Amino acid sequence: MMNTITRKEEILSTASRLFRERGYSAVTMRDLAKEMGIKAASLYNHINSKQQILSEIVMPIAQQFVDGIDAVKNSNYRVEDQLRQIIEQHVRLTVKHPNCMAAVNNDWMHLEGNLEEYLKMRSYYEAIFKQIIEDGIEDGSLTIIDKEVMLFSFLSTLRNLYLWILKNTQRNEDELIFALSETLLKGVVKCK
Amino acid sequence: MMNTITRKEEILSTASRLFRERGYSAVTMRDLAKEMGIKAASLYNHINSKQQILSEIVMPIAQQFVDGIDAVKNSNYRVEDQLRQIIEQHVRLTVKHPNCMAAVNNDWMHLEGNLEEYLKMRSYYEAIFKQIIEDGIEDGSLTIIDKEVMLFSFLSTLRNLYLWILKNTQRNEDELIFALSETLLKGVVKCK
DNA sequence: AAATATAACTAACAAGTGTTAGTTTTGAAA
DNA sequence: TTTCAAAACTAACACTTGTTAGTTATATTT
Repeated sequence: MMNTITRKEEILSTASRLFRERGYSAVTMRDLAKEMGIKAASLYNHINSKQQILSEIVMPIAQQFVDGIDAVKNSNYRVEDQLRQIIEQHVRLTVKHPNCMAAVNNDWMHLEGNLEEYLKMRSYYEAIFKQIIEDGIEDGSLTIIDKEVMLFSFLSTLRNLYLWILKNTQRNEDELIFALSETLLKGVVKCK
Repeated sequence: MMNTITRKEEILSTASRLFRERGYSAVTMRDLAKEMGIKAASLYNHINSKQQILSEIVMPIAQQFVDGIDAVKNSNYRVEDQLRQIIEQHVRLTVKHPNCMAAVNNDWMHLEGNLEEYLKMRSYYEAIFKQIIEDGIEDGSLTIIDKEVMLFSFLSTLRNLYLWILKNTQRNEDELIFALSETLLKGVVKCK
């Protein structure tokens, strides 16, 4: 059971960082190669195309989010705790792959072969999320002004998490999950 | 007092839409020209460089945000209403310039001559926002788990607003301001 | 009708793009 | 020590990039 990092994984990791810093289109194969201390042509011993790099960064993460929200939806927790679990899943995946998350959020439009599949997963994720919110409205545990706005606000915060993670490396993961849950679920002004 | 749209304004408007769809680096001057029904070289009768287009899209909006939050901070409203005003400002500016907002959020790193100035404005905006939150903690009107997380959550939602605006063109501006304020300030779960 | 400013055009540049072909280096297995 | 696959290299390709120079068309003003 070797745990060695392959050269291809190094490429994906370096690429995801550069993609986050400059965006997919602004990163050239020569930039990526220079960052790794080799020539651009050498990259092609490990990968087939620039496109493939993006796909291999974005698609596995997208899949993990879909699997994760399925697990949450199929659990028997109450809605409030399902929402906490969604938040937790976002934090954990983002801490693990902050640069990849940037690509998932900002560079998905440059997917070519996998664009349709990606968009389907994204829609699916949002639909399940919305169902959970509707469950909470039905059982009375959520008191919401506008469920679309709630979904939008949650997703906006969670999708931006990679920025937080990169600025606040020292913070504790569980503390962040707790603080985010409280902030998103309970708001910030004093209850009357 | 003519209200005619100049050719340059058309270029900025078309460019901001393409920048939103594909990102600054993925839009070529030939793309932009084709979208306007002219040749790339003709663009240079109206603008000096691709860089300048980005600057003229991003910088005026950034300035409006700085001016706006200064006005809020210098008003005598209570903190809760200052927060509502910040939300209102974001909604109104984003409804007016949704495509530009995308560039402000996603393409600022491709600013060259104005990058430093932009980053200064961004930091300034966040600092004033943070001060308002601290005012609210001091006078007891905010009960917050983590003020940094609150700031992050608010800004994430507000900076993503352009996506909402583009998907929900029919919705009423004031209704959105109200729903967003309630969601962000009061949270979503029933108060105990 | 002549003159002028605006804004389009064609053609080209130098540099940069992803990628391929063919070759050499490297380092471990035989 | 020889063998051999992995992974680096050089050199080049066909194409695209932002931009410039010089020219023509289009209106508006004189």
